[in-house]
Amino acid sequence: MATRTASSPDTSAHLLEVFKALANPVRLQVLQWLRDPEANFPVHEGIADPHEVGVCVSHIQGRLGLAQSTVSSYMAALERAGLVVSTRVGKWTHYRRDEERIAQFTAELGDVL
Amino acid sequence: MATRTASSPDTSAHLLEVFKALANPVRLQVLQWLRDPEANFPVHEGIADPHEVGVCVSHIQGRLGLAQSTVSSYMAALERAGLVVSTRVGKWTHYRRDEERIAQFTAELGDVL
DNA sequence: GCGATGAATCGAAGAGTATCGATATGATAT
DNA sequence: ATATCATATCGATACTCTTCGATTCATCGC
Repeated sequence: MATRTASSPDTSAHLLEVFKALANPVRLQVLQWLRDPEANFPVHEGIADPHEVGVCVSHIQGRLGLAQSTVSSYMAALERAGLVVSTRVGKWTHYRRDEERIAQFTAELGDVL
Repeated sequence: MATRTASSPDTSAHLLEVFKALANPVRLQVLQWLRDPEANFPVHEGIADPHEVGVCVSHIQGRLGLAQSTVSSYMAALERAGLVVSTRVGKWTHYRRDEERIAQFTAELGDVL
């Protein structure tokens, strides 16, 4: 008999943080865009390797059409939830998805849902 | 080359509604409890088949220790998100997980995350 | 060091959510 | 029809979230 046990407090806290981050249409949209950066954003030439650092936040902001401060706090929320990683290269901050953490979230979700 | 396309508006709306429903610790807890009703709730004898209708909301409320109205609105949110189904048997309302819709959510999530 | 640029942080206002108690609605027994 | 019980809905309050513009912090070029 396989009794299903409740998830640990850490797991639930992580799940909650991710749910909260994604329970906003804009942040969900950004994470989707970041699945295919080349298709959704211009390449930021000569600044950094896009495969390594991802997309410049100014491009994300441009595409969203929201205030710079809003986009900054949104990306911070995604990063706090472990869904993206930020890399600063000079004045430029880039964000890419953290596929490992996303896979971890998916695994945790399978244990809980 | 497999280009990843954006999800449809209906899919995103559904995902959002689920994220919002689960972005609350109490509702997440209830959904986890409902994975294994027998382990988490007393059987409501002679009212209905628990495998068919699930758990009586009064038991959910008793275990949560929240106001009746709060629990009622929470279960409504879970149902609106398609995660549970309610069945009224006389005066008693029962909730069970909607495993099909949950599986659909998981599939959609895999397409989007 | 200064000025310009990029991004994080702050503060504020309006909208949304969590939660309660009160009330309305629905079901049942008499 | 009436009283009781179960639950949905309503209204209110406190808290959180969304979003903006202003400000501060970090980086760069001169």
